[in-house]
Amino acid sequence: MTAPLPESFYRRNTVEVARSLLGMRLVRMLGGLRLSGLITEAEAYRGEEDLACHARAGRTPRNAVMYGPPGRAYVYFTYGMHWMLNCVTEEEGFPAAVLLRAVWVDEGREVVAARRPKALPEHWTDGPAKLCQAFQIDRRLNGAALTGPLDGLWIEAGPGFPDEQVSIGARVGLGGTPEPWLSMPWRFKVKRPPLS
DNA sequence: AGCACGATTAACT
DNA sequence: GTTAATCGTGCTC
Repeated sequence: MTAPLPESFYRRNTVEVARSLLGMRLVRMLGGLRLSGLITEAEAYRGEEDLACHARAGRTPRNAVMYGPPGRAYVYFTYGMHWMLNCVTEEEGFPAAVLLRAVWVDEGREVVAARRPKALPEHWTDGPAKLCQAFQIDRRLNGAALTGPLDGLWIEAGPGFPDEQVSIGARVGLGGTPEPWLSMPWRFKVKRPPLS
């Protein structure tokens, strides 16, 4: 039996946490069933100076969770229809988080198949909004503690991925974000998803 | 009170 | 490659 990753895992430099999250296991309890997937893509968003980060304009009602203690879920709504899941990082008071962009579904594949009826398995959870749809993650989980089972969403230790299987690059979808933030190598992606 | 836009996705041409 | 979908948020008037 594997325990949720402790708060100390998240109370570190956000870029390190983003890299470390690859190969960890995202777990969601849904209707008594356990869904899980290995994290295969993550991006770091770090501080008010990072002009790509939601905290760039200071604290607001929307981004308040990022200023709170590490190990919480920051879930936000965008494009009028999509939810995104982040893990809050670093010391309380410093706004930072890691966006989970993709997982490879392991446990609960039947449930995910039903929640993503029009998608092929390789596209069930290969985007940040897709994984939220697959795991039923929305506003209700904003602020949830990922360090325990109470909120039905947590992250456990997993096999990880060696550096040879990880590509590092610029974050995506940042629109007109100025340099150097646009090109910061804060996106971590597994080159090849693990095969079943 | 009004408005432009977004850490995207799916369905087009 | 292009674009509609769809609405909360934060900024301007």
